[in-house]
Amino acid sequence: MSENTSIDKLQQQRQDKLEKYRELGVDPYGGKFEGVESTASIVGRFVDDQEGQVACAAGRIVLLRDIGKLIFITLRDSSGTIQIGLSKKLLADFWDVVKLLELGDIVGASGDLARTRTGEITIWVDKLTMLCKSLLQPPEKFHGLTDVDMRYRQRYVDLWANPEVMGTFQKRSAMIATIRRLLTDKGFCEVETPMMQSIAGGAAAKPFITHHNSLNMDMFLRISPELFLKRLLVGGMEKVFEVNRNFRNEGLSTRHNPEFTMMELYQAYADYNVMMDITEEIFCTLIEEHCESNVIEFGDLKVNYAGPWRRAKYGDLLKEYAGCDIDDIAAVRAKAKELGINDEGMDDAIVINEVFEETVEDNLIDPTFVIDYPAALCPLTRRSKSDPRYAERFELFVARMELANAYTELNDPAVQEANFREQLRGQDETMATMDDDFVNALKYGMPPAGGLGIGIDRLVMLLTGETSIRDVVLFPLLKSLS
RNA sequence: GGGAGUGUAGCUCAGCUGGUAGAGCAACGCCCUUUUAAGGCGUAGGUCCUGGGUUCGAGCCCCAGCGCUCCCA
Repeated sequence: MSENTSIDKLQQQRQDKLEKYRELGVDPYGGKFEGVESTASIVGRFVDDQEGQVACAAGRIVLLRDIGKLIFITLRDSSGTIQIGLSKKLLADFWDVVKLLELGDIVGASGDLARTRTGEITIWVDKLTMLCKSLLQPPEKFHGLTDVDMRYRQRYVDLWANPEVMGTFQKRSAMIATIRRLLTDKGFCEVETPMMQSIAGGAAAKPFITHHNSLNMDMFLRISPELFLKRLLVGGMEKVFEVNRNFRNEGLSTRHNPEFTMMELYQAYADYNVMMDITEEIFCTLIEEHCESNVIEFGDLKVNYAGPWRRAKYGDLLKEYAGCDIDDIAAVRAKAKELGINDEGMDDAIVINEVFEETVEDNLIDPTFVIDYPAALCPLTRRSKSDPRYAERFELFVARMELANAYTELNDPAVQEANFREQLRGQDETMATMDDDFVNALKYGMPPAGGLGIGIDRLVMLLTGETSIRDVVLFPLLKSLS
């Protein structure tokens, strides 16, 4: 980094203060500090006009008002803020130390609780503990840190400089906890399956490649846990789920981060209808526990989550929005041309899907289960018994985004093997590997099952109203600075 | 990959038609015992993203590059 004299100056002043603490016999980096109560809890339990209330808080100094012999400090922890009052009268012996405090430092404070003249609940500190000297200037106190790139690169600043950011990630954590609890209560077993795989299967996406040195073997970061979770069905686990990262080697956007969190679950003896019920139950529980209303704004959209959600056939939606019959391939191809899609050499199913994406998806605002996909689009899905041209699959769309994907799992090894071969045709060689072991597992016998995947990042986006995935991922992928 | 926007003090931002670089916050010094983005007086702080070009003169205009944001593929 290039030398900048003003940075050096501001940092040097703070460094000098740190030395000053040491001269005064105070450890500027503190240590164990017991008895801390969250600021939210302190503020919540305060009772007016009652003597003898005491409190102990710890946090970062985010505002400081020095009135001379009296200093008011706003202390922030992960739950909120509280004001502490430091008076020379109470802290006479310590006043030299107190006067050194500045924005960004982390302190512990205990003392009597009381309101000030202006009504602010305040800890009148009789014991102040230096916990950590901050050597860098915090961002501007009123606007916070607004430079988007810097917010992501220095999330450790963003989280306290912009308290709503802390709130979003606390919500994310709580929502995932709710999902775990709900599924565990239903008898699902949480498992972890390989993130490093020698065959990247279970989805159609480009994988990241890495290398194992001592085995001298290239490996893939997984694009999906699906094939391993289904092996567990074969193994006899009837209800399993996993919440973990998938990695897809594709571009970045406000809806895509190359590593993203997926919840996948599999339930033996169920089908995609059961998966729809579970999906709706998960959403409704989350909204009930973590949201104020079941109508939630997302950008300029208002999404109504009140159930029951619409379950619409793929072909019916195509008819509704594209105006053509899914079985009339000539009409679909005509529509494709009208939309400017170059359909030459494209398989029928791909053309149909292109038209679907162009015409239907933008209309799916309120939660909609799109069901019964053309079978050719779904190599891992069981065909519909009543009409084998279609697969028992649904995708959930909310606010024009694909949120969940589920199907009645295919458990016929012969069909699976044939589908794999079909899928491998025309793919580039990095991915064109047959998962023989998975077919082998199916030959032992996998119970009929329903499977479901929900994109957790997008779910959190929707339920917190954040329209960029980077605002719900703590450390989104960024270009390196060098 | 294409389009639009953007890059100025530690942070948030102004900067006119091209004429010596500005404010608020933060910092530093002084005053202040009930403040609320505390207040008052004073001081200091700049590779105007980078590299070329036009010009007597460029933060501003032109070209190229880099970073970031948004939209599209």
